[in-house]
Amino acid sequence: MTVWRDTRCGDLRAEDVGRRVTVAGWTARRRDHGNLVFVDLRDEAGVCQLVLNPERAPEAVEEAHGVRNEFVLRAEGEVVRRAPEVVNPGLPTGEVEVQVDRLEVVSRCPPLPFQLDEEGVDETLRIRYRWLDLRRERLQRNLRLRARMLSIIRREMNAADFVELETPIMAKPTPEGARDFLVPTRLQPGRFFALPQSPQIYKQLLVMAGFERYFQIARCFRDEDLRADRVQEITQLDLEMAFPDREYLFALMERTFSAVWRECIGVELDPPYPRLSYSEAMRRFGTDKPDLRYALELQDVTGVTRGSQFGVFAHAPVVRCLAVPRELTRSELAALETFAKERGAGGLAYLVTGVDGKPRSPIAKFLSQAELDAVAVGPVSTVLFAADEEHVVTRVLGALRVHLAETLGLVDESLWRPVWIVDFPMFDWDEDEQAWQANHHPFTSPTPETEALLTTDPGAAVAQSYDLVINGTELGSGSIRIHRPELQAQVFDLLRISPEEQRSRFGFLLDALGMGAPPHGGFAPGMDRAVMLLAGEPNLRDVIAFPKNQAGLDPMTGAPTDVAPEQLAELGLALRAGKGQ
RNA sequence: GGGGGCGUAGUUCAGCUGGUUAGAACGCCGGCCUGUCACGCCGGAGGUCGCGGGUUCGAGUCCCGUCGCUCCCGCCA
Repeated sequence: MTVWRDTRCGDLRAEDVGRRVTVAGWTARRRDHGNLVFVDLRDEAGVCQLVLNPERAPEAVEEAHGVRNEFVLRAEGEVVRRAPEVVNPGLPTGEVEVQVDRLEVVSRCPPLPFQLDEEGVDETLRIRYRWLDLRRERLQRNLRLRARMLSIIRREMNAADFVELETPIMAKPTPEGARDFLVPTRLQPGRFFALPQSPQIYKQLLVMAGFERYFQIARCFRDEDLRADRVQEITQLDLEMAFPDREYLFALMERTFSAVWRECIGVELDPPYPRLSYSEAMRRFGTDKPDLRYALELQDVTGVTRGSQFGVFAHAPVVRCLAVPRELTRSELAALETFAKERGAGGLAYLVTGVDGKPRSPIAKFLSQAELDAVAVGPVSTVLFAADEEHVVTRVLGALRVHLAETLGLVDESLWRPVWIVDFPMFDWDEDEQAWQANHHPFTSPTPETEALLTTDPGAAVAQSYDLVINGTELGSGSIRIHRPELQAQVFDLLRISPEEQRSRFGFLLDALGMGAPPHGGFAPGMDRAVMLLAGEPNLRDVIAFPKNQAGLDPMTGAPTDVAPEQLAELGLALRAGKGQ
């Protein structure tokens, strides 16, 4: 292979017996018996056992006594078959071992700051020594899975005649939406680029430019707070095409993700994926990213409770409930009420039915037989009620549904349930701003049937946008875009972007739309989340090579750091008076 | 911006209602060991109990403050 080795440790098999080999790798473990020494040597292919015998190679044994974990070694010797009683069936290379004649310590390593075979090590420490952490089998597997996924995606995109093009990392700030990362520049002191939150407008322009099918594995940046499943710097498959329709895009994505799931983890996702309208998803599951691996569904009882003796039910605009097949305890119910209140509920009414079949509830005496019948779900159950404005009821019960499924063990972890969410509203009403906001983004086209509603009833206009959801995780979203400048301007108007602002911020887009823009649309699935799902990792940072921590800092490099005043001055910037003020 | 949890040896943790010299496992160092594979056995070193203040005869333990990490809510067109 190279001057360093002719064989990889992890590739050794019974058919190599008798070969003379030179291997090189890291010391995964050393077992020193005083005379005999065993070394588990690890390389990218796996682990094999080196045997150092003083009768065969006294000098190599001397050298081996000084070897410690993570030393890099190079060993020359003979592949021999292990005696039947010392075969290690837990190792792919376990039938053989290398009888070493010559051992060379290539690199040394001090005692490690943490042990590589130990789980639960403090994450700051792991990230600070990321080059060690990444030697763990699990992280190696995750990142190799990531690489395989990206290569499958590139293959599928190329097969569908999509052209891979790059768009600027230094782009134009977009004041609405997520916060931008800003980049000052010496050539234009006091002015800023922004890192792109997505290549959205660039990709539309590329399609207008005649690259009818574009894609990119794109980095996107948002200066927002982090979570276990949210980081500031993400990778997405960004794609856009001319003359699209929804069915073509769905089929393309289904083909791509089915290939990814099949080739990465051997799972068939069976296209076509089912579809749910946004309103149905919200009504039945209380979320626009429903996890369909379990059956729990919300039930609307507003009609039944309209004339209820229970005042909260009678007066609430919407009453819905969620029935779980378990008799929850008093303390469980108290915890659920706290959970509901944290999400805006006034309280959490409930109805518990035990094995005796009799419903028990603090509010039972207020409920009529008709009301009880309406929510009857058979013996041994707990029905949880939320009564409030529709969006509160939806949010609370949607969150409860996920929470209960997890805590009650209702989730079948072996299932994969992709679903398209379609027919999103064009706009959401922002109470604080007293204005319409784009549900997806301002470049999304309304359906032809509802376009006229933009002038009469914007809230009822339906967008040609769609999300791909798998097991309750939003994997990506896309839409058919607006390709007529007057419609784009109309949407900007609705979003209260003045004509002057439209010119200054999006003038180039409106110009391009006016110069022969084809109908176009696209999609953008998140790659980090896809790997997270494939690898079964709850934490995004474990599928990213060099992640930052929850505070947005990199414990390894210390970034972001202070910079010298001269460097700032060159950019037309000044140091803040008091650090941290 | 808000809430929860955590912070004790290099690492992961234990430390009951405050009470002698703060423990365990792994790791590390030394010794013994020719078939181990989480090798074994014997011995040893290693601690600002995150930091600051307070209560107390006495604080890892109680109180106040602060810093850090993490999970969640808000936020993420």
